[in-house]
Amino acid sequence: MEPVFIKIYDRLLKEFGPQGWWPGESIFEIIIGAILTQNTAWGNVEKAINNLKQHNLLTPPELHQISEKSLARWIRPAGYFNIKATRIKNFLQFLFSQHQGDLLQLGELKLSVLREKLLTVNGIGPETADSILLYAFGKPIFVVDAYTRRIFSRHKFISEKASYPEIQQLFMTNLPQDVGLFNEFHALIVHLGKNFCQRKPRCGKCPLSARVYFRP
DNA sequence: GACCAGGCACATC
DNA sequence: GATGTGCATGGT
Repeated sequence: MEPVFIKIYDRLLKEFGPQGWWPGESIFEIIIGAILTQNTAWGNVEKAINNLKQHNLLTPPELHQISEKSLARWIRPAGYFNIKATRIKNFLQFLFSQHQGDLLQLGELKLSVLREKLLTVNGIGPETADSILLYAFGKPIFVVDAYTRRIFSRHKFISEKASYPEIQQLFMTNLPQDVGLFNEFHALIVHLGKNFCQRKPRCGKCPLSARVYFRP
């Protein structure tokens, strides 16, 4: 177990503080947010979720009820609204046909089983599945996103085109299997990515810019 | 106006 | 298995 991963985590936590993720109040809201935020700025996702909330649509039965077309209208601000409406509908179809629309029942499944099931839904890929597992259901899995790849490849821990499972394994074998830590670490990585490690990096004030964390 | 954002599926080679 | 493309709004 490489202690450098814990050191980076500690450094980020000290610098930015707890992030309080996921920004959602229910299991269902987190799942919908996870789909809506695919390649999309979170601010736009919030607008879409607020639309659903204000019309009391943010529950499995309500969203299952309405047409895909009207769902697409409500989530318009989140972008890719047609494809995302289809994806949300795909998830609901799965939830109701296989689990009676019961999210708590779904959450009782074992991590590996639930992950495989989520990945069968068209529109739920590895990152969305892992976000749902970790943040909606509290399962110990590490979420890899574009920021994770960018930050840790710039710091020479991985190659720019390392695969998702490769990166995930790197973190999971070098960290304690702790839901709280996985939760906070990913959130801190996103915060770091948004503020310092964009495509045009602002490395000057990045708390990791001191090379002490770099691999030789 | 260009560039970017907390991916994914699908086509093609 | 690797690479390219469509999906779309809203902020900088």
